Amino acid sequence: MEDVAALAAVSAMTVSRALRDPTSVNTETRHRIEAAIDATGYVPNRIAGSLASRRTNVVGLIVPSLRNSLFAETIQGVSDALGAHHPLMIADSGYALAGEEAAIRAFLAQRICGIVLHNTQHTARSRTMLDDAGIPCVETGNLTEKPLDMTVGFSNYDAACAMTEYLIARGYRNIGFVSLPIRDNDRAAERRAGFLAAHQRRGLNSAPELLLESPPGLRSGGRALATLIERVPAVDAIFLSGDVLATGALLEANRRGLDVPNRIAIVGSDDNELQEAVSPPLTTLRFPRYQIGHQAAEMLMKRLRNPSRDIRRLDLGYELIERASA
Amino acid sequence: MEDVAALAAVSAMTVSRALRDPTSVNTETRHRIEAAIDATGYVPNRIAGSLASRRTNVVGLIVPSLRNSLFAETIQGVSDALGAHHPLMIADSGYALAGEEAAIRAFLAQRICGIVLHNTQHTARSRTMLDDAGIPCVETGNLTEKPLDMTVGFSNYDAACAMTEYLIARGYRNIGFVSLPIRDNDRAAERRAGFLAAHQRRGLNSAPELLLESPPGLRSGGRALATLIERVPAVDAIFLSGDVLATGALLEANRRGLDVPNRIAIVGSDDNELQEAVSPPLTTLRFPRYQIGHQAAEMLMKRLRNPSRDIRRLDLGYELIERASA
DNA sequence: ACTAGCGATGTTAGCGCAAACATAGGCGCG
DNA sequence: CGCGCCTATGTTTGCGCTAACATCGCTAGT
Repeated sequence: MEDVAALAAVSAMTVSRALRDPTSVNTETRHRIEAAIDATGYVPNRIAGSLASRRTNVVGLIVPSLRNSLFAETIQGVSDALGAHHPLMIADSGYALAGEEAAIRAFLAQRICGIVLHNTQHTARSRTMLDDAGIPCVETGNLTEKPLDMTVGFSNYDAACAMTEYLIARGYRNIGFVSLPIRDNDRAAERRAGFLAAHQRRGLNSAPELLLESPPGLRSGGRALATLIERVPAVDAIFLSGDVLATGALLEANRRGLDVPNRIAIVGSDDNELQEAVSPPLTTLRFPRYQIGHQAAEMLMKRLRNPSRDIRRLDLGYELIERASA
Repeated sequence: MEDVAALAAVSAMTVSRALRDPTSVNTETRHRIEAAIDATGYVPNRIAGSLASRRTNVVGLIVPSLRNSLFAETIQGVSDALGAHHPLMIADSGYALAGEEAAIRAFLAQRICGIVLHNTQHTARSRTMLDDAGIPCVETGNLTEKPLDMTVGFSNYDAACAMTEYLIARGYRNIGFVSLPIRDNDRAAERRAGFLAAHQRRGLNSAPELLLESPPGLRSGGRALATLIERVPAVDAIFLSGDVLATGALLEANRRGLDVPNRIAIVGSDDNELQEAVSPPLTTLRFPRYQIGHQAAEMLMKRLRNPSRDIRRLDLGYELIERASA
């Protein structure tokens, strides 16, 4: 920066100012500085700047897994909203609270200015660290009642409840429910709770053997269908609430020659092009994953500009997409 | 850190050392320091550490898009290999060289210690900046002959050539080729070049109207099939070399009642569970995307430990998966 | 004309750590 | 027994920038 300053015949301070707030220096001076920056190929050192100003523009994001295309949508939303001014650090928790804690610790050491979490469950230490850090935090995976700070998204409970009631209303009575493993996964837990609540609300019982946890994946969905049919032959509908499980189940049903939806209805969540393209097209839940990421980043940046705690909870809802599979 | 040092009755320097290299301090002292850290809830400031040592552990990664599950595999590979010691900054170029340049500039301002690029095309300024920065760089999207620094992956050219020759060997003569838009996408360009080279090698011509560029997506693949059949009714095979295009084309063929592979063969790339699950299962290319990310990060870290330029180019190859669609 | 006030720039100090060098005590060895 | 050497720790300095304050014309109001 000294070189640039010398070349532009100003002090380093003026260069620093021109970089941070171009309107704060004389137009002509600014042009000289810009020319000098170009000539020297100077790249500002944000590390030094951050240390001096005691803040960074870096935002941290922790998702359960980086491979999962669901989270990819949210990541893209966050990245787009942040723009070039806020670099993004990403880590995955590996679906484990301990993994999340490690990532939070690493992020805080980097003095991130804000954080987005896909979880609403955290270790006690995670909570303490975030609290002590005093940085804005947005939880996005599930619209929780008591967020650490802010939350944006949809209620997995409500969504699962709505889909279950839809099935009940259409006359299905032996409904299987398949979710991803519930351990350390509040979203899956909430969905199962919603599924059970819908039964209770309608005065129905859901047999425990109709509840299943299944790892992610297309084949896994097929196996889940097989398991449920074997376990409860009378099962007349299955709600597979994660990833591509429903598509896998539908393909398996087709392979077995089971009439969907007359022998067995299949419904899913996380709508995508594929669920519409298969035959029959899947009735499913659609979540605004990209928007959730986008809004999460917006809320973070708004808070950084103005520390007043205005919006704390933003419900972006869900849609129930009716197609032919139920 | 002063607080921790006071509590442990040592100097700040000893605390700093205990954090960076626990073996360099007395075991008992270390335990006192660890206890003091626990008691105070001290979180080291890596920003200050980076400024003082003039290096960070942060690795930068730029992919064309964050939503795309192909890149997600690579991202996970990079993240897993880096581990907790190397935070990861991610940006997307939006499939544009200018976007990549902006991301590189932002990363360099953050003084990243190494960078992974999914591109092998770059703006002149990008090259200059990376060169001046003097940090290790791994290009992963396409195994290029002249990497900026290091490269790992597979040859899109070879892979596309192999698949095309496979089709030719099986007697197909009017082969359509569909790729993602080629502008600013060297991977797609290389694949088309490989497709054409295979024809030339066998002394065949490929009609220009059999070449198509198509945006990503399942529906887009379906439209590509429709376009090619309308344009060249004699088309007897289509090689769709991107994303889920091939699956989309197969579903569209099924909808139209076209016999695959007898009326028309369909082959793809980037194998996934779905391509195996559809009917008929797709013949396709499989790329080691996770391994590419993993190795890229490994190469970066190896270089950081030992600046000798050993491995510059690592070919992880590809597989041609024969199934029933051709 | 005098001064308050403002825009543009400069000066000083320090952010929280780590590199480099300094120091102190213990040990073996001729 | 004195020397060198090694281990464990401390002191000094500065990384490259920015916050806070200082300075210096210049304009406008009375």
